[in-house]
Amino acid sequence: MDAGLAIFSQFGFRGSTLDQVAEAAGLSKPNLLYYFRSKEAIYTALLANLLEDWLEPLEALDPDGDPVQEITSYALRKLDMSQNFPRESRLFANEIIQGAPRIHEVLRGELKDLVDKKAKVISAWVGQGRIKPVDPYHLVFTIWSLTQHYADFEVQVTAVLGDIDPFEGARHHLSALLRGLLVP
Amino acid sequence: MDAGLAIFSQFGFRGSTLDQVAEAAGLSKPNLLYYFRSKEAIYTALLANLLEDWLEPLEALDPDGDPVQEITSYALRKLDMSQNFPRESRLFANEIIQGAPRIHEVLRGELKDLVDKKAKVISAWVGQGRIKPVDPYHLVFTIWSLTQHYADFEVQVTAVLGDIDPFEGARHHLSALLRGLLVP
Amino acid sequence: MDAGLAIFSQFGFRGSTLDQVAEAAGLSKPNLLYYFRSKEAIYTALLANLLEDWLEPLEALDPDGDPVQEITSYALRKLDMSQNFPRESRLFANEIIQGAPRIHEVLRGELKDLVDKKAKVISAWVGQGRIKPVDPYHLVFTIWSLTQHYADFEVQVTAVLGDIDPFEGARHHLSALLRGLLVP
Amino acid sequence: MDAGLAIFSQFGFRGSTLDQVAEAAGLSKPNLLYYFRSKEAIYTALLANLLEDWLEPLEALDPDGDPVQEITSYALRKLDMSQNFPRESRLFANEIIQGAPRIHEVLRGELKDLVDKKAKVISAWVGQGRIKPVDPYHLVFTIWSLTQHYADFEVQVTAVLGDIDPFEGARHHLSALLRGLLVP
DNA sequence: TATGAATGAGGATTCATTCAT
DNA sequence: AATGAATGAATCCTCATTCAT
Repeated sequence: MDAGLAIFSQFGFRGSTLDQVAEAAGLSKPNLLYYFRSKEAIYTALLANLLEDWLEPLEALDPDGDPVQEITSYALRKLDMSQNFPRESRLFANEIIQGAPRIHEVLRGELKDLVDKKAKVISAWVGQGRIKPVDPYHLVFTIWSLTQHYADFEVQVTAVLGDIDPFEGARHHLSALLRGLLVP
Repeated sequence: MDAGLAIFSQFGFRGSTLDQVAEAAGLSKPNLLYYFRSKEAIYTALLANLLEDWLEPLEALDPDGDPVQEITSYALRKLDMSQNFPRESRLFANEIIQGAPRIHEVLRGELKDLVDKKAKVISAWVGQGRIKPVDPYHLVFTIWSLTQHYADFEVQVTAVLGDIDPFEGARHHLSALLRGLLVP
Repeated sequence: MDAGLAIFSQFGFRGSTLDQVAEAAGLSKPNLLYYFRSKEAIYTALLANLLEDWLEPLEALDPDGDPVQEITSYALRKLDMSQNFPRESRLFANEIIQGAPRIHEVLRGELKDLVDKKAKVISAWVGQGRIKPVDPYHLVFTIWSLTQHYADFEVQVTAVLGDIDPFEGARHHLSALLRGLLVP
Repeated sequence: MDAGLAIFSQFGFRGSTLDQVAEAAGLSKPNLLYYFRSKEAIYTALLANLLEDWLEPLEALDPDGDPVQEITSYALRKLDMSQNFPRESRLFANEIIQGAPRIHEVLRGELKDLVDKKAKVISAWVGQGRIKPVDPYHLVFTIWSLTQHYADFEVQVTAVLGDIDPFEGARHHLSALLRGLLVP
């Protein structure tokens, strides 16, 4: 799985070969296929495996917590994940950019349901005047896009920033951004 | 070129086949290769062609304009490009996620130089107190990531939003976000 | 024709492309094919054109001349041809090494007839005691192989001799060889 | 290797196809490429493999033996090789006629060194008056060209001689030739 | 559980030749 | 007489998958 993640996240599904994965896994190709039925099977196993972890932070957004605190914590957790699990982020990014042929269902099912649920929470907070008026969906997109950017577009970020570690600054920036956007 | 853009932006370089491109272009495969030396040549021609257009909006950021106005205009122009040229956006996204093997130089050269230049402009505005203290680099990343998100992760956005057009809301959200972040 | 000779003699029939020939001829590919029906046509035209010149020296061997003188002159003329027309020599060599698919008939017809005729002349000289006993066929092969060697295997000859011109020495050597073989 | 030799020696590198080699080897094309990385790899493996065997007879020329005897033995061994390994001979011939792009280095290195060494031996014999004055390099070329002629130009030899086996006569002829050239 | 060997289905590219003008 | 454009038929090579052991 780790080998598959390493390869697939870098080259995408079509760009990766079983030879690469087997090599990275320290297995022979046939032996790799002894554990997984097919190339596709490795890939979908990876996606499925990761999905839960990937959605967990949003799941954890607590309706009973402090709104700004909750949203900021969620965003910072996503940023941490970009920092610590960039390969996972890129694996999803690759999949989704190419039309998400394998997880379209999940997006329209579980993901949509989860976002809808949390959007209601955020809308409620807005209604209670606890945060400024904000479209909850676009707020979520903002958090997703910005946090994942540091993982998915790492080469570009590094090209622009040089040796400076982006995550320290990103954390401050993200907090400020959310404060400006949310704090009434 | 248009056929190449359509295919490469959807499947990435490795995931695309000349058959697909030729089919989309209404040409036979050898005839396609009569105009372009190789698959790689089509792809790099596309990238080179697009790069200028892609950087132009940031280039246009005017040091002598109104700071919030300038930055917001820039962001909205990028958002328009995501709306009107999503394939171009995805082409770059694909390339960069996979490590930008073909445009790494450009990123570290022209792109970095341009961003550095505009970062100075933004920092000056901050120094003059015309906008709130903000890290110019992370501000740029925010604009890039958020605007491109609507093109690059279109399937996901659509899966979550259903039939609602995302761009109308995105424009308002983006403006509000920048206002909260920048207006002193 | 000259362009065809240049290319085909270097790369053989299969190894040469019409592009190369057209380029060498300063013509466009379709225009080349306006003059010659096909790649094959260029090649066979070349072979046919050259064959006569190639056999002429042996034809000229005079039954009424001085045996040693005649044979030596023949050999030296062949050597001159290797020196002055190495491409022609290599064209035939390529063709024959690969089984002479296009001139097999000529070899078994005209060439064999010519050699048979001249073999009789040489045998007659042997019978008259004017030269030492020698198998006329193998004598002819000796002259062919040795003279053509300097053209066909030019790279090897040059690799071994360096900058020294091989032909001067070859002429002396060939004369001596024939003297030793023929002079009673 | 045997299949490769059969095909490449007949059609040259460019004229041979992997299909032919695979067919001759009783393998599928991909399976052939499982054993050899590429077409080129098969070809160069063949050349490398053969080179040593090909130079060995000259290596064996003994400075302490009887000059005429040594040279004649060498020539007859080369002739035997032409008889028994004509495909090997044609493989080299094809390569060298086309400019030896793959073994140029070897020709200018090992081959030249070996010939230089043996040329000195022959020159010494000449200096001692044990054989007639003869250019050692051209003597070597004579032996190479004549012996290989029977393999490389086999179609032509056969076309001229018909059913007669050439090698029996060639041996006598070659011995006589060397006697006339060398015996003082 | 493990792997050397094998292969069918592509996939990029080349090339002789043809077509339209 | 000339050529830009087009293409079918190779041709080399890759790769996911299977087979035999």
